Amino acid sequence: MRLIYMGTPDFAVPPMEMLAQAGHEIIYAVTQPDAVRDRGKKVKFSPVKEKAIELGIPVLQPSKIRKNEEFAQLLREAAPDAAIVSAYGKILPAGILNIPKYGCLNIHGSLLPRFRGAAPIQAAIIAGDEETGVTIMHMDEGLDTGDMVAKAATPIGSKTCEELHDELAEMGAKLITETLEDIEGALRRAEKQDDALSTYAPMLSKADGHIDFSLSPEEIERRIRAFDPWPGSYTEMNGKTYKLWKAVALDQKTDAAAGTVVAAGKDGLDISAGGRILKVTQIQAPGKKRMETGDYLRGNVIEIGTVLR
RNA sequence: CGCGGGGUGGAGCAGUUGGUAGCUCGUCGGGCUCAUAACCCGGAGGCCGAAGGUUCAAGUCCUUCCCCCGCAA
Repeated sequence: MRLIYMGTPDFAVPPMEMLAQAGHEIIYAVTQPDAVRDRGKKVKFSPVKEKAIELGIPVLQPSKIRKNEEFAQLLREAAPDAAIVSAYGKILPAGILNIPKYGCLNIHGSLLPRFRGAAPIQAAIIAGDEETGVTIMHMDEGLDTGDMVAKAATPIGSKTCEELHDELAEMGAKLITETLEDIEGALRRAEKQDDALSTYAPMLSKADGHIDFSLSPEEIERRIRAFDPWPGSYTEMNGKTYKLWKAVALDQKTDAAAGTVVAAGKDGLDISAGGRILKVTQIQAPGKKRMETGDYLRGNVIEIGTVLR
């Protein structure tokens, strides 16, 4: 089929690659404009752009798509059968959605209608759900409200966001490729979302990573996993910011104030949280790499009674 | 050229005003012990990120480069 592919981050790379491999003709890869980012303030291409260049696919990077006649015209001239959208970063207006023959299909990282929005993978982990997955939907003008065309699920277990992300990206690639094998049948079987069951997963910010030790150890542990690798769960200790990357919730109760270090040993750092203990096993000091708490304590001292905030 | 921290035995850290490297842990051997992540004794293991330079002498000063990381985006 003749496809337009719209996506930006790593999550959107595997599907584009698999579709290209499956023999589809990707007329354009549409992605967000290059941005200044990273250390050194370098101009970085989006992962989708990098891959598109590698695959020899022409790249479009409109800064806005609403009321952008030039962009719309290019799409019309491409005469696509469908547009595949995955974490593109902008909501598409009706004028664009209607251009492809079969409309636009979106790959979303959750089991819709649960977790519509920008951070579905993280939200599923934080919520403590047993499983999550990917959903292919036939896009409409709303935010992740289109009819559902296909779904695949996977258990969350103790996976981090990064692990789930990579897994779901692959699942999404497979699912969209399969869907396109019989797109007419898939669209015929499309199922409406039950709005009553919908939840929203807002975009994360750096501040979301700040650890609130009044939460239960279990909740904090889930957030640590959800925010790995970004934005990272951090806390302030003795005036410096530390990131916590691995922890386990213990049943053991404590009277110590929330955030107090009650024990520091080779097996971890025990911190009071929500009346019980959160044992931190992997930590990162500023300017340092992630390391096991035991390793960190070999060359650094954390005194019992230190309070994290 | 956005700001900043760092690269030292397997791991984490020290290393003073430059004078041939130290701590904690691990590891190996031995001892003590009912026993132990305990304790005691002993040993192995380091081209101090790379390349130049200054110097009688550099981990420690200067230059260039490589790599890792935090902030900010």
